[in-house]
Amino acid sequence: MNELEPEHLKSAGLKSTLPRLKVLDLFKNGQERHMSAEDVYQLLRESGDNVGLATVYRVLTQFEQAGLLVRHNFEGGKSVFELNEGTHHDHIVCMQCGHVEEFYDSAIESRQKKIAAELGFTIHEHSLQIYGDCTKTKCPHRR
Amino acid sequence: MNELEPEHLKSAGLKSTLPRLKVLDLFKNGQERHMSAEDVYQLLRESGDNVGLATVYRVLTQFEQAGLLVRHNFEGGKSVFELNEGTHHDHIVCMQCGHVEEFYDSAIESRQKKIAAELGFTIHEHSLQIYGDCTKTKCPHRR
DNA sequence: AATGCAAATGAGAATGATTATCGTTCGCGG
DNA sequence: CCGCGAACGATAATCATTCTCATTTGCATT
Repeated sequence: MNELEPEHLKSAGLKSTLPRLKVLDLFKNGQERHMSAEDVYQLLRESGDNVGLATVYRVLTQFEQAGLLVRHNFEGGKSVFELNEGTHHDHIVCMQCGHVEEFYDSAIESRQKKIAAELGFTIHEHSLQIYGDCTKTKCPHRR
Repeated sequence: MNELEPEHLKSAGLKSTLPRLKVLDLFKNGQERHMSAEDVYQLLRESGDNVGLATVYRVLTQFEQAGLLVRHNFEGGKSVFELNEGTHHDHIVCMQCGHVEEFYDSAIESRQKKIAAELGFTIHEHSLQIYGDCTKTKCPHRR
């Protein structure tokens, strides 16, 4: 169990409050890498911390804007967040069990840049997800 | 103004009803290629057709399952549909004006297949969007 | 062309995710 | 230790979408 790190919040221009530290700690030291607002809310609740759902949503959005987290809009309507570790990557999601794997492919990245340029766009960000079924042997995850 | 085409519905196993014909006509002969359920609802309403919003949602989903339309989940929480013309492509969306352009890149497609295989996934579908700003000269679209 | 029935529709309620409101509490500089 | 504005928690509100159910319609049959 590592200690909390208020300096990360400070440097992001956010004052160091209990809910923010707890959410950040969940992402840094928790077992789940990809979590929705509801996931975070439940996990905090289970560990005895009484944090409001509205606060969870606020904090996640602030962290995203501060660059601490990255938001993903997978299918299913809910946003999923993960720690921003500087290394961009895309996702492949199992439609059976919800398991998520990350990947990065420089060929895809460079093609995207080229395409955007050809079409006269200044690229801001992109979103690439592959949806499929992971092989039965590794599939038994939760949904 | 082309005539409606009930045989498309027949062959899709859907009986030919007024709402379905109107929605299909909007996609085939309308000016917008990419439309949300709300867009379709408003456009039908403006042209004097009284179609319920629930019906629009139902019909869009049925058309998607029948393979007549393709659904896209762009950022912003709402689904957008377009006519399925057999040619797969991805999208680049202007964050300023909402303008959408389509593109297809075989290099990206093949890389995706390879990645899925390496990670042990059977690929079902994928979703790739690039978000950016289109150059000011072409930007003046509606949002 | 009249009849019957299951499928489809439309209006509005219900749902799920997310955001806004507002009175109370907390972090932190003085 | 005080005070103030930022942050919080509970809850109401909003948005997109789905569900419910009474009514209407497509269409095959007399």
